[in-house]
Amino acid sequence: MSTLADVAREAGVSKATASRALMRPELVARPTLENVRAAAARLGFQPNRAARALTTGRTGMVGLVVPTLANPFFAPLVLGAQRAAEETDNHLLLTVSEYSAEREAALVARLSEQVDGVVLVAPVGSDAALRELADRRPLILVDRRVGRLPAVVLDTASGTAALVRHLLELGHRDIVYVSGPPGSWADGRRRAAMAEQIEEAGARLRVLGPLPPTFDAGIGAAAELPAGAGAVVAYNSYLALGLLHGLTAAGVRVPEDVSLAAADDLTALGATVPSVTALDVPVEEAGALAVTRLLEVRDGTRRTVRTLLPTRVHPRESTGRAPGR
Amino acid sequence: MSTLADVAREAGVSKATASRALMRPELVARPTLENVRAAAARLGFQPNRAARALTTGRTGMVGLVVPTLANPFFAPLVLGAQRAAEETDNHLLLTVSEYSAEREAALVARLSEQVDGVVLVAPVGSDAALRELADRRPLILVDRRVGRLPAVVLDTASGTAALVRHLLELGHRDIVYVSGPPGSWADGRRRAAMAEQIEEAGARLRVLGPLPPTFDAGIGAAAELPAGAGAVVAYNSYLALGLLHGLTAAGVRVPEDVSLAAADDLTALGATVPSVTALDVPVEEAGALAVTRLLEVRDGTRRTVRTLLPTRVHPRESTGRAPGR
DNA sequence: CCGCTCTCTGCAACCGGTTTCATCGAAGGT
DNA sequence: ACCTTCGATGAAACCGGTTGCAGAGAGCGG
Repeated sequence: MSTLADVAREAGVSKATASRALMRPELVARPTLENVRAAAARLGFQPNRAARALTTGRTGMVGLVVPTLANPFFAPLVLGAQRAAEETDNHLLLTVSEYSAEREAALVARLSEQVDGVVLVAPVGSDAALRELADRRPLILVDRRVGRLPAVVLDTASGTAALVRHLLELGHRDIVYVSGPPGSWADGRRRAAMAEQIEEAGARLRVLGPLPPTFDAGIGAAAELPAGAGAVVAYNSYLALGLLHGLTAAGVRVPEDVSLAAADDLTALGATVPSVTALDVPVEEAGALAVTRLLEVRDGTRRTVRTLLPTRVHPRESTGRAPGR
Repeated sequence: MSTLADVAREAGVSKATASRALMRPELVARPTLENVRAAAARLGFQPNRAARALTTGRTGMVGLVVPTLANPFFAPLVLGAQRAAEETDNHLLLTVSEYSAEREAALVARLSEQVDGVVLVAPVGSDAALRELADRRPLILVDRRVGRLPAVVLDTASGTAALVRHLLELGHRDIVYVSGPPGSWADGRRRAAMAEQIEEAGARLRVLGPLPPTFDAGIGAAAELPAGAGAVVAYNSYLALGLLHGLTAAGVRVPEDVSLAAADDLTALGATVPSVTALDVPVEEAGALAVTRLLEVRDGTRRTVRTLLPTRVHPRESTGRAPGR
């Protein structure tokens, strides 16, 4: 492993000049610049990140905290984040909170001593807790808004409203929302958006839950679906898959008897029988954007971030005309 | 952010003693030790990892390269790796190769300048390429064996053989293996294990593929299943799910007409109708073990690693007695 | 022709730890 | 009592970069 001193010697200049040639080329005369670059290339010089971090205070790493990886929803998010980091020559430090507020806080704290900033995805902690985490290092939230903290939000609320309009257009007037985990920020937003849209149309909304956002809970929900419901919107894909499973097993036909939709996105929804209407959510983009914006905040290029990424309805087979219409 | 010098001053000792008290307590007298510890606690001292890395040459980070995260198979692996890293106060640097050999090599090289070692999961590169990657930093392979390189292997080969025995016991004598991507190491091993087991029993084995390990390819495979096949073993879960989908859509009953099994593990297999027989694979353990062993190699505690983790048959609804028996 | 400005370069300090080496004092052996 | 041994501590060097400051030289205006 060659060091900057080696490069400097090879090029016949001082360490300072060598460093500047590689970091701030505009400060160095043209011939010197090329000389140093050639020397660096010859030696295969790679700057030592630790040494650089020590002086500059920048580690070139961003932390990413996701609640889980078992839910493939987060896979494209991580991918997007990693791509964005890689493109700017940064590294991604990944941790999993497993939906635990304490673990989440501990991880962010632990990461904070090590990275330039943290991307916190779908956090479960309280607003106050999150605010506190934000004052050590730049922090950016994904899919959660807390005051003026930087955030990238996937607008599944508007998407859910659009989903409701889709159902209304199909003639549905009696719609059930199968809600997600208690205290979930996204769940609250989706439910509120639904309620507003349905009230506007003078239709009926009933809510089941809150429930854990799992396949099994979906199966359970299928059994407890209130009579007369013509359409069901599930907080997320797992609930929707469980509902589909439970309904089918009980002899309820989808979409002939009941229409079903999920208020998020998962490729698996396209592979069921029938395939499930849901949203198109730009998850990968959200991951990439979060990292990009975070780095901008770190660099002082940007003070805060409030980005809302649009989602669209992705109609599939599980939604159809209301029975009797 | 307080530094070691602050702690030393607060405790009334030198930097050297402070450092020793925290890193090598056995070198410091008892009262001094407690004094320094108390001072550190009072100031909330956190050692600067970059500074430490600079002198020790250890970054306290391990790189993890996975082919994808879209396949939830890798989720527990990442989780296990992260837990193991966290427990030993290391960090996990994650990258995704997207099944590209060039990307894989580039990522390992890029990581190598930054981490203490790299865990490379289900690599796609050639043996020679992998050997080359291993000489910069400690490298450990997961689910691939290359010469004497450290490796943790999930023994899905034996598991597949057990799967075959399971089918033989159910009376099947005409079995099809739907094989995975061309050049896949794991696919080769599973196929070989199957062939051996079936030959031993004097049954018939036919192979379909190689195929991309995807749901859609599974649907395609369902249509091309050779006549007379009583049981199908798919290289992985996605192929199995596609097969189930395709067979069901074509009116073939599982398991009454055809038994179906997957030679790996995925929770989704328990949620289909019928649920799909597969393997229990200790994926999380593999991730944790890879990191633990890698760190041991780094520390010189261990020279090489060749671990084979056992898998077991997990019978579900998709396998049943051979028709006509 | 002088002095001023500007460009380019090098010296040396510095970031925050770890570690070698020397020193000092106390305990132990004879 | 004297010398040795050993444990505990501190001073200072070091890891590999970055950067403030100063100085040299060139260019330019007056």
